[in-house]
Parts: sequence; C-alpha cells; structure tokens
Amino acid sequence: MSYTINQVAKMLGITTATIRYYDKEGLLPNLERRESGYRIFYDYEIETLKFIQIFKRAGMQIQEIKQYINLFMEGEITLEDRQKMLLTQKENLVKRRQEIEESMKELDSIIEFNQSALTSDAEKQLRDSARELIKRKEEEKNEISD
Amino acid sequence: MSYTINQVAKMLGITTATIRYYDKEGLLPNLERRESGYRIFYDYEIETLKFIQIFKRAGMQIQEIKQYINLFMEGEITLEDRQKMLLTQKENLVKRRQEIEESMKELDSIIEFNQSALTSDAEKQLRDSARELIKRKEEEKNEISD
DNA sequence: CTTGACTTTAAAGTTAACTTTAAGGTTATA
DNA sequence: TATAACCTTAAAGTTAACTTTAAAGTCAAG
Repeated sequence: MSYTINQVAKMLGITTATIRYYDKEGLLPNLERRESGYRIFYDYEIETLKFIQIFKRAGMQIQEIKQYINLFMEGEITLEDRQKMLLTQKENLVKRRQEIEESMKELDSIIEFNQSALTSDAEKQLRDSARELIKRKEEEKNEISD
Repeated sequence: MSYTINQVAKMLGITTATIRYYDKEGLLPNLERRESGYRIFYDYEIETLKFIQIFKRAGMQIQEIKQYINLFMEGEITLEDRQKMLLTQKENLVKRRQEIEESMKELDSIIEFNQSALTSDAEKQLRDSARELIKRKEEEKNEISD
C-alpha cells in the first residue's frame, strides 16, 4: 500500500509542508518518487515519521533525529551508538523533569505568598510595604538629583 | 546601595545585553538613569530580575512576564489577576511534566527493545528483519519502475 | 479534453529571545 | 590628562523549526 503526501499528513496530523521539510533535512532517506516527481510513501516511511514524532516529543532536535536515522540506515552495527543517543536523551528528560519540579516549587511559594495576602490581613501589610517601597524609591531619586 | 549594569549581570549570571533587552521590553519599569544615561540598579531592580529568572524557568514568555510586572505595578488591586496568571502557569508546568513522563515511557520502550537486541539472540532477528525490509523496498522499487 | 484538486520547488517570511556590531559618549585612576 | 574600561543606542544578525508564497507541473473525474 502506498500513500500521497496529503494522505500521510492527515494520518499523522501534520502538514504536507512539514513532511517536505523533514524530507529536505534528510529525515526520510531513500524516499521514492514517481516519474512526475511526486513522493511515494509506504508503511516504512510512515513508521519513520511516527518515530520522528516520538523523538521530537522527547525533545530531540531535527539534526539529532537525522543522525539517529542515518545510524539506523547503517544497520545493526550502529545499534550501540543509537542506544547511547537514546540514553543521553533520556537523561535530558530526567533533567527537564527535575527542572520543572524545582520551578514548580518556586512558583508554589509565590502563589502561596499571594494567597495569604488575598485571604488574610496580610493584604494590608503588602499594600503598606509596596507604598514604602515607592516612597523609598522617591527618596533615592531626590538624593540623586540633588 | 546601587549597582552598575555590569555588576548586576555578574551577580545574576546573565549578560548586560540581556538586561538591556529586558529593560527595552519593559520588564524593568521606572528604572533610574544617571545624568549620563547610565542605568542605576537598586535592590528592587535586582529582586525584579530574580523574579524574571524564576518566571522564565517556569516557562513564561517575556511578554507574559511583562504583563505580570505591569499588573504588579498597578498595586494590590491586581493581586487576583496575578494569582490567576501564576495558577495558569502552574497548570502548564503540570502538563509539561505529564508530557515528559509520557515521552519517557515511549523512549523507554525503544531503549528496552534495542537492549534486548544488543544482549540476546534477538540481535540476529533484528538484522534479518532489517534485511527483509530493504529487500521488500527493492522489490517495490522494481514494481514501480516496470 | 477540461478543470479542479492535487503535487513540485526555491526562496522568503515568521517567531522568540536573545546576541552582535558599530559608533560614540562617560568614568575612574594613574 | 590620557587612557582603559566602562556605558549608551539602533540596527542587524542568529537559531530552530517550521510556514508561506509563487510559479509551475500532474492527476483524476466527468
């Protein structure tokens, strides 16, 4: 079974322009063409595109994905290299998750601070300290311009 | 205590160009200047920059951060709006974490598959299936060119 | 055999968040 | 007072991953 670029785009929820871009970047090696130049997609290419989507979601860049695919084309001799790439990528994901968790904590503490200002008398205190801040800045301004 | 742009940059581990860019984008409202035009940074501005860094790490865009800062400048009347922004941002973090976890599972299953190919007889099977794939593609090519 | 819906390419445009460059003032200090 | 080490701006450049455009060729259906 073979498909046109438009059919594949619909199947995978991407645009034809994106598929052409991937092809241009070398992510679809040995892609066949008709006499007319029209691209022909088989299940193999569709699988490749699905892997591209997985790798993209994992945060891999187009050039890295290209490198992975090139290794794959060289056969099982590159399996170890590919595995290394994937493990590196997994480490990146672990790091990103860690960063997100740290960021979440920071955000939470601001949210919590604001919440106490919203729900308690602390609101007044915040207002006062803001006023004081503005006042202090005015004073500093005067000091400078003197 | 006041600081030059260079001192602040070093304190926060960013470049002076970045600070100027933030200023230009309106992230440092009411920033003072000397007669000469040199920027003057007080603790207040340094705190603002630290918040900017927190928000950036959380994935907020410069324009969103600007909006937050503008709301902050309007005073405590905007506290609820700001809180909403932060809660939305937190939801985004939760989503991103979720996506990372899903992506990790996909990656893991590829890693696992490769690992079994690397460590067992499955290696031979993978090699054979790859050969078959290439062969099948050759046949398809011949079918077309006939 | 016409026509509307495809397909092709190269090249330019888009976006965010900077970075770099160039040309020119300012300041601290020896 | 010379000069190195700052500071200023506007404008252009960078990067990734597309998207858009324009001009032109191909295909399928009636």
